Formats: sequence, structure tokens, C-alpha cells
Amino acid sequence: MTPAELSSALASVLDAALASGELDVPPDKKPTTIVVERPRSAEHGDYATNVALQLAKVAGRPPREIASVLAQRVAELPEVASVDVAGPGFLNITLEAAAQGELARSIVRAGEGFGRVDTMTGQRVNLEFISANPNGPLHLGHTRWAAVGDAMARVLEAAGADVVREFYINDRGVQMDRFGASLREAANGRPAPEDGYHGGYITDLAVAIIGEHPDYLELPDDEQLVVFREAGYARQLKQQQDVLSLFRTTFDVWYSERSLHESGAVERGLARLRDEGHVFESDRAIWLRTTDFDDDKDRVLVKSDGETTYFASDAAYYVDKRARGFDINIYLLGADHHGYVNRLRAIAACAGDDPDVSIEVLIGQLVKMYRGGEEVRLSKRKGDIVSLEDLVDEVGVDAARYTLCRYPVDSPLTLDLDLLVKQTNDNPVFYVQYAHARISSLLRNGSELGLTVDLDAFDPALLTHDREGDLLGILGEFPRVVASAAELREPHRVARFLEELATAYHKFYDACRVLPRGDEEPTSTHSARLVLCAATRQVLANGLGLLGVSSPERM
RNA sequence: GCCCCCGUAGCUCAGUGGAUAGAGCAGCUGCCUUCUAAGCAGUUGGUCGCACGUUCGAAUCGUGCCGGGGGCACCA
Repeated sequence: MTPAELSSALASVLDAALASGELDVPPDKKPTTIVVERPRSAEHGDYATNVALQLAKVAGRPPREIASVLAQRVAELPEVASVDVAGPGFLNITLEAAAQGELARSIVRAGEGFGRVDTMTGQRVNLEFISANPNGPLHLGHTRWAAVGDAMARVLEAAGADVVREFYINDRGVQMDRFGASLREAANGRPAPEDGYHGGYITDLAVAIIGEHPDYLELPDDEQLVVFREAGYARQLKQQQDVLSLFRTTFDVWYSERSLHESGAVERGLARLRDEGHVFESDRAIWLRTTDFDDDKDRVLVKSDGETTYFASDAAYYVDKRARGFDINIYLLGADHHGYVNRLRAIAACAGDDPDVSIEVLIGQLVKMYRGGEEVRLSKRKGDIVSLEDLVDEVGVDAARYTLCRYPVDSPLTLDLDLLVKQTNDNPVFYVQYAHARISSLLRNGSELGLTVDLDAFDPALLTHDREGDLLGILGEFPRVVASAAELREPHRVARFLEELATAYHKFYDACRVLPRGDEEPTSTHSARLVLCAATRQVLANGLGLLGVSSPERM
């Protein structure tokens, strides 16, 4: 029996109690769903519900009294072994071993589908992340978004959402020209411009470009800037795409800022904002009156010299996303961009949308790194970079992705590179993967003994050990974890769940022998435990898959 | 000055109003002739930054302080 099934069974019990007149609650005050929790302490049974506490006010009776009314009916459910009224009015429920063990069979039957829910079915989500300038390697800050963004997309999809992963290429504006100028200077053996980029990758890029186009050096300086900028852009974009692909992070759409302008999307965006009546002219510039909606000050769309601003691109981009049919537009931004939030929301409001619905900005704290006990500073301009590529080379894709996904994005993340490099048990990814490998090995050994996972012969009532119950209880939580990770946009919950699951499995493994020893005859208990192992392996694999981390058969 | 985030064990951090606040690491002690010891068991460690409030109940919600980080451009 899953928690969801128990919850709906309790809802029926409540309805029956109301129908019989044992309880009197106004229909509109009845809870829509009954919350079923796993108590922290095993003494409190398999599941607990606080429904009686919630009903106390509306029913006008003491919670314990309501609880005992419900308890009598709950005790009659065939899946329930016992029920107690505890504390201020909790109902503590213990399931029959067979009812709980049945879950193992359900999981193996559902396979990869176990953990897929429909809480977000029908919602179209645009998930934009990384969105770096194509003028340098992706550094560790981007790397956090690569891991979290991709995991987020997978989690939202598991909840039924229709997700498009999008990378906005900032290929327009002053930074690109500085990039071009830096390449030109490097190619000509001159020092980098004051406001340019200094990293060693600039020199490497310049050399590569000259190798392919020696004639570039014959051009006048202003033309050189353009050709070097464009050649560098193409190579850097390709490099970013390659390294992200290596990092198992893929995008459905790479959206160029230039293309917004070339396609007329900027004009269309401006027209839309004008129609909604929030555009005005002042000091020969064109503004959006974002102060109508919570912004600190109005923002310029078109400067007095006729140039459109970056803000105009943002506005047009938003309008374009809505035109493409996205209900929810999620932006993953670094803490240094938090000033954008009100602006983005104001854009949505100015376009006639409700920003509380159409815009979600997740502000992530920056990643700090320590190496040799000292903080590693990141600066692309100075060239002091730890790139995504470097990190993958050092610790591997699995460890990097898992570590970066393990924390809520609004908590600052401190990585000790020395520790990550070690690839020891300090990194929980190994702990979780090890559980998967351990079960894989066990299933291999089992099949050598002629023991296979047999769902028809499975007897769920044999899983009576405490550790088996603990494990089953945690396995049953997986769909709810996925649903809440999706709803709260917090993929790290999946990682934390996996660690809890791995712990429960290792404890079970230590206490419960799965395969027959030596010349022992296989029993139905061995078979039942094998099904439980298979179920655990499935959930570990499904969860790791949501994080984009591999599930090794051997370690 | 205004806005956002954070403050939980020695360290790094979990904890979407529930019961006695948790994990990993670090320290100490045990457990491999048997399914992977990358594991398990035990033990040490807390004014949940401070105060007031909301209620049956607050680490969690509200207000105000204290401390740390970040942001406030006709920049990109």
C-alpha cells in the first residue's frame, strides 16, 4: 500500500464517519487531502496523520476525541494492523506486513515509471539557464546551473510538465566587441586592452584563428575586430556546447540575442508593450514604465542614440517566449543578477501577464571554492578560471553533477576542490552509487544460483523485519519526493532522498541475508528479499537518472 | 539608504507548522573463512544568531534588531 492509497483510504473513512453522524463538519471545511506522514520515530508506527488536529476547530471537539472516532474505523481497514491515538491527537497507523510488502512488487512492475507523477501535467515550462556570453569557457558558476538546471528539467518532466530547456546566447553588445578586440590584440602580439579579456584561452583562440585565416592580419584594425569576434564567437559557442554535452546537459533551444533583433522580435515585443500602454518617451529615449509594477525606476528600451538596450532584448525575449506558448518561464540566475528580478516581473506585468504565474526567478548563490585551504577567485577577465571542463577532468561528471545538485540553490555552496578530487567516500554520490552496484552484484549472484526476481511467486507477508519495513517505507516516499521537488523547484530533494534510501538499504543488507548461504536451500523469504532488492535498485536508478548521474552495475 | 539571500553540532550542510532537531566529515570503540567493509553498529558533540508576536504546536510563519554575502547604471 502506497502513502497515496492510505491517504485516500483515510479520506473514505472520514466521509463514512461524517455520513454516520459521528462527526459533524461543514462540507467546505473538510480537508481536501489527508496528509499522511512517516513519523520520525518507529514507535509511532508506519504512518501518522494529523487530520484530527485539523478537524478540531471546525468540528468543535477535542482533537483526541475526533482521533478516537476515526481510529475505530481505520482499524477495520484490511491493510491496517493497528492504529493508536497519540500525543495531542495524532493517529499512528501500522500496516499489515503484506500490505506494506506489496509495494515492492508495485515498484518492480512500474519499473522506470515508478516516481513519475502527474502533478504538473499539461503545464508548458520554459526553463532558461546558464545563458553565458559566448566569449569564454564556462566557469564553475555556470557549472552549478548546468547541473541544477538539467536536473530541474528532468524532475519537472517526471512530474508531467512539458519542458523546453533554453540557453540564451548573449552574442550582442559591448562585451562581444571587447572580446573581439582582445583576440585581435593577442593575434598581433600586442598586450590585451585595458577593458579586455586576459586569459590564456584568448591567446590560444587567437593562434587557432590565425592558423585557419592568416589573411585576417592583413585587414585594417576595425575590420579585424569584427572577423576575430565572429571567429572567436563560433569557436567558443561550439566549445561551450561540446563541454555541456560532455556534462550530459543538453538544450532544446539555443536562442541568440542577435536573432531576436534580426527576426523582428524586438519590434514585436516593443509593439506589445506599447499596446498595453506602458511605453513613453523622455529625453529623446524610449522607456518602459516598470515603476507601474514594483520596479525601483523606469527602464530604457531605446537609448537617445537609437540603440536598443539589453533590457529591450530581455523584454522582447519574454514576449517571444509567451508567444511560443509557455505558461511558466523559469530563469536560473546568479545572486549577482538579483536586481533583474523586479525588472523581469515588471516586463511580464507590462505585457499584460500576471508575473506570479508566468515568471519564476530562482536566484542561486554563488559558488565558492577552496583549494589548498585558500579561496579560488573566479574572474574570466583576469583569466583565473576553473572551468566546467577542468572540473569534469578532475572529479568526473557523476561526482560533479551530484555535488552541485545536492544543495538548495539559495544556499551558498562551498566546494573544497582537494576533497572532491580525492573521490573518497566524502562524496555521497559514491555512497548512493555503491548501493546500486551492490544490489546489481547481488542480483547477478542470485541468478547464478538460479534465483531470479519472480513477481508471481512473491509473498509480501514475508517482509517482516524492521529493516525491511524501514526500507519499504522509504521506497514508498519516492513519488511524493519527486512531486515536491518539482513543485518547489528543488531537485536537491531527490539527492537527499537517495542518500536516505541508500542508508536504509545498507542497513537492511547488513541485517537481512538475501541469498542462501553455501548449501542452504533457497526459501520464499530469499525470493521475497530479492524482490525488495530489485525494487530498491529500480528506485535508486530512477532517482539518479533524475539527477543525470549514472547507476553503475559494478564499482 | 533601499532590495535579495544566508545564520542549525568543531567543519560542510539537510530539515515544504508537528511528537525526543538530523546526516556526512573530523574524534574514539567494535564488526569481514559467508551475498561488494566505497558498508554496518556504538559513542562524543546543540541557548536552531537575539527578542517579541501569531496558535493546540515554531528551526519553519510575522515584525524588529545583530552578524555575513550579494545587488542597486541611457552597462552587458
